[in-house]
Amino acid sequence: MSTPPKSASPRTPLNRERVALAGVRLADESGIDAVSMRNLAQDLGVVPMALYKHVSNKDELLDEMINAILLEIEPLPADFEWKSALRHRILSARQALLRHPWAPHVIESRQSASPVVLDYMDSLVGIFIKAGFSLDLTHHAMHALGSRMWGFIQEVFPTPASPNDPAEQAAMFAHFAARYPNIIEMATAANHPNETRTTQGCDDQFEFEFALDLLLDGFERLHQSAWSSKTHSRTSSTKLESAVRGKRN
Amino acid sequence: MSTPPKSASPRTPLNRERVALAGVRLADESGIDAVSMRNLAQDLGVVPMALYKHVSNKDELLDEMINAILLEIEPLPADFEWKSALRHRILSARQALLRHPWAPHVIESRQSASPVVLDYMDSLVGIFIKAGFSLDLTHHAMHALGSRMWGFIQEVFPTPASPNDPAEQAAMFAHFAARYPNIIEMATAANHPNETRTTQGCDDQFEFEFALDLLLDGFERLHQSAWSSKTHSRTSSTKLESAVRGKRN
DNA sequence: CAGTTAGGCGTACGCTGTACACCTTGAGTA
DNA sequence: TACTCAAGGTGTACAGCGTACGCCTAACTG
Repeated sequence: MSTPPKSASPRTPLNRERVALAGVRLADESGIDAVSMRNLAQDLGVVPMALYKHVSNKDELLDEMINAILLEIEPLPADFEWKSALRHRILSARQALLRHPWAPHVIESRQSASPVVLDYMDSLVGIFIKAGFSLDLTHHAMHALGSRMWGFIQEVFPTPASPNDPAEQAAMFAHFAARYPNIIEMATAANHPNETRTTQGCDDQFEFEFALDLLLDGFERLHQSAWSSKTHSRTSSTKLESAVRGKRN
Repeated sequence: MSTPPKSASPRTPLNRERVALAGVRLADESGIDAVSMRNLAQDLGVVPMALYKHVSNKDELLDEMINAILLEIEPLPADFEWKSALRHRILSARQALLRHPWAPHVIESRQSASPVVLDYMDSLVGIFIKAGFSLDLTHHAMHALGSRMWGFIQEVFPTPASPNDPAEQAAMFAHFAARYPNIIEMATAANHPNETRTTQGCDDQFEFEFALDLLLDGFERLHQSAWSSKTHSRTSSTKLESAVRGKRN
């Protein structure tokens, strides 16, 4: 009994990973705004400054939180054809991020890639290269994917809050129809009629896969036509069109 | 001399617009982090709380700042063919946002669309509809554009800072080549050799137009084949492929 | 002239990240 | 066994943030 733990919970010391996981849990439960050094420390039963022994600042905490959730992405399937492999991997990333709605915004605010991030990107690049894509096309394809490689698209189609009062709502709808006729026409067709919302009623998963497939099909077409940015002027506004038309005609 | 201004600058009173424009200028000059109510007030020669007589909180200030710069987007050309019109308008939006590097991040953090935002989106929707696109396809196309309709793509290809010391740099390069062989292969091909940066040396404008044209061409193809999400299962993983193959075969 | 109001001022509160100094504890070693 | 050292938790303090609330003053209006 010289140096055994005295209390029932001998306070297993913190470490980087436990801090990060606690951050993820806190963000999942209470939103990313609740993730302050003070709140997180309290959750861990520790004083705020104790966290700084494990992460050097809050940015590093957020980096580690992102790392933690990216590890949830399924490993690369070995034998798929390139398009299926990309699809599978990206949709798996999407599933991981959907479990943590705060993640997209945090990912976009990071300013340098962590090793885990680079691992993932390297695997995507590898899929293209293994399929015989030119390094040139691979490079542009990765850029074209952009944040979609993480399985999310920025929802830049937000909805103005609609009032509760039916009369007000009708007035608002009328005003909308007058000022934004095209949006209203599109929205009322896409959802059931008399619905002013534009995002509600959309199948986010479908929209994501729609755009992803559009891009993947485009990559495939360019790959098959041996497209290269070097053989097409960078100033021509029809560089892609000519490549594609050349294939079709 | 009953009520003429006494001093040379009789302090023209603030208003919403002047506050917003000052915010834009401050963000342009000193970065978005410098835009605090206190800093902005000082710039305007006024006490912080004075701003709250013109915007009800900081979020509203940011909304107005976004509105201000969106008004810089060129008006819609009248007689263009749809693809040119979209291209022109989106690239014009891009030019406007490039003048304000802080804008993309702020736009994405907004949670409801302002009238100016809706005006712009309505004009894009109008271009599709006028070209005979189905409301269904128009809807999906708008989602597929996502933040690209504003002329920016989230740069999710950040670069770990490279050390100054050449020896360290070489070691880092070696480590990279071992862990991220595909990225290194792609990067060294895309830029001039011995360059570890991946973003540097990229032509951002080219990357943007590449992806934009890829999407526009995809829209065109689907439109010409009279594609509709209603005629294709939402669960099929090959819904787009079949549509496109149907056209080609 | 009286009253109202728009707009700028001052103070104060609770929150944030984090620098810095201190203290405790347990392991390693002479 | 005694000494040292480092890892890790503590406490205090500071500057900066958004903003609630009350006050004051000048201009317009009935």
